[in-house]
Amino acid sequence: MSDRVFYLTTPIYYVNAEPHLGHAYTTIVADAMARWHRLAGDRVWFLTGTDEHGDNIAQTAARAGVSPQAYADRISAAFRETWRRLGITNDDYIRTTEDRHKKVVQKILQTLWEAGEIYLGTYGGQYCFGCERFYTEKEIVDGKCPDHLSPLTYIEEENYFFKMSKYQAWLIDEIQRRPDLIRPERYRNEILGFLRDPLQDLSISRPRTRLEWGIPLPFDDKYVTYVWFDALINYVSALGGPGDPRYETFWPHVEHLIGKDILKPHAVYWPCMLKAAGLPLYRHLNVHGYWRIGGGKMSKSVGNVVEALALADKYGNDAFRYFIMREMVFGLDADFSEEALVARLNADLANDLGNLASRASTLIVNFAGGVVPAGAASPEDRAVGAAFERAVRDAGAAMDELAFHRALAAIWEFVAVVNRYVDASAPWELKKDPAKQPRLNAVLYTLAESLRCLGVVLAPFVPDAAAKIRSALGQTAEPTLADAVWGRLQAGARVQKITALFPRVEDKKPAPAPAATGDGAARISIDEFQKIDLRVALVLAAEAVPKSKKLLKLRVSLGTEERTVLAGIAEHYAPADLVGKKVVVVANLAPAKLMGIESQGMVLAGEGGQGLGVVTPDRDLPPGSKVK
RNA sequence: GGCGGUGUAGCUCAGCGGCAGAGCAGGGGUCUCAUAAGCCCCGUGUCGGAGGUUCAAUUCCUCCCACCGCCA
Repeated sequence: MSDRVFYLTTPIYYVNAEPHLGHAYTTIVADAMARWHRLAGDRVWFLTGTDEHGDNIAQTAARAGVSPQAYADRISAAFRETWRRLGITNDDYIRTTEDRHKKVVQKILQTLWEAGEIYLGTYGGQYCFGCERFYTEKEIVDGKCPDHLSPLTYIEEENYFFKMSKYQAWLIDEIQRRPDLIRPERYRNEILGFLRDPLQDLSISRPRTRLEWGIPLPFDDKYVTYVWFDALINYVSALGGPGDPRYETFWPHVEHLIGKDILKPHAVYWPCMLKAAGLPLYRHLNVHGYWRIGGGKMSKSVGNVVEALALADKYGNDAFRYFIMREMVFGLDADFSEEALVARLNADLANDLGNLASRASTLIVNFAGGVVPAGAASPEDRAVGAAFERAVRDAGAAMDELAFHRALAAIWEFVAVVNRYVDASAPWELKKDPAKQPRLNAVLYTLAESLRCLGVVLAPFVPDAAAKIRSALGQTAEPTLADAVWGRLQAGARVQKITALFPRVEDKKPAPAPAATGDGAARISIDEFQKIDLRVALVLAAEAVPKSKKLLKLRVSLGTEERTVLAGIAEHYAPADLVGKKVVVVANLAPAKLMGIESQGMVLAGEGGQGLGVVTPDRDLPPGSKVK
């Protein structure tokens, strides 16, 4: 048992958008790290949550005709649900609208105010009364508001400022003294470059006459806290703040994980805030890059990042996790595509790992009655064990550097060793000669032990598959790295066949066949019925598909995501009749291309004497509601 | 405009002074325990371009081109 402590945070996600690939990447990587450290026996605390204050939320909520709190509640719940579906093992979920957060923010603000770290100053700038906000020089277009295209007014406003500038020298010194404080190095250099110019003090308030949706300053309730002084403090407030035992245990070991879009607040503002408040600086700021989708920037195309996340449902959490960790070099940008995901799934997960699990377990079941035999290890067998121990070492070293792609490559190096070992030792040949039974036993033991070890070391990365492997070997205890030692498996252990750990995804386009049921419909079990994920969907847009007599193309909302669905109802409904209607769709139907358009589901409709009618809920259910 | 990064096999990338590498894709072969999986074999690519330093440069230096990031 290690006495190491590990506190890991993701950013708290701003509730102005639905969860998408960018959020999922940070959170999945954090989850793998948390699982890895738990596996190593470390004391782990893994935090994620949502950031819920600010102009943006207040305005979006107003447009939607709901209170900011109701709006934040809805999106925050969507994030929480996404993490649940992805199997994220966070220990806590902080929301900036919770009392426990507000209290700590106000306490820290009060401390800084009393210490003279905050002062009332004047801010002047170009203000748009329509937008109710200031614009910076580079946002202004021809001296006008980029949104309203109306003239701006120069106004001055009193606000509170944090004396950040006085910490510039200290911060530069700190970053230089600790070369891996901000990593990878490219981001450290970026910040050092930024710090070559004088640092400004940070505006930390907004008058409540303009912005009500925030945490009031404890020393002047005519103002609320602005942006970063609220959001960044979540990392501390979630632990209960200074004095709380949880804070005292975990804060000194904090590791932040962020995307490069929020580098500056975390690399500049946050260290200065902590220093001023007399709190220790984080251990590392770990910065990752962007996913590019279809060659473009993901931030520009909100639709496809949400769709990218839907691939986790389509191909499974494990495949999705494996892909994003294997494909992206932490810190750099990477390309996301369904083709690349399928390529990884087929090559690494299905061919190499899944097939190995299947063949090794089948060999033990068929040749040894599913009971792991005892056998004297030959040099070849011991070489497999040595390869495993090397893989664990290499993976561990890679994890310490956040090189997830290398950690996985190291483990797959071992998978390749075992695949070669099966061929070289050819147990099906040994089986033919009774004199070779002892050798066969040793080979089957080696294979069983290889599977057991994989079931442990894969747990942080592909948790569901790892659990299936352990379960097939009767390993019921929580896996630990301490057990990832070659030779621990007892002879006599029972092994079951492991089938379809990762089924191959074949190239063939799924047939759009509507599977005519007719009157003689086959009887199905409740289990089979429950495989069908029926959901209430709100039709956002509808249009006729060109050159098609029957098809309408619908854009529907399932609450947390949007889909394009084709429906063969054009002869019975005009597109305009459908917009705003709630319908029922099959949400987990394999996508199919019809008339060159991919349909991501199917709208339920009944057909009878009067024609055809889509199925709609009798009461007003929110989009995404499960239909059972 | 300033600072920095990247540019290597069809694709993704490693190497960073001494005869160009890996994975994937592609081609050929082979076993039959296995998810038509596995295993074995097959790579002359102007190492973005042009100069320079060096006995020797993909690797160091300068300039140029392309893309990206940060700052203005």
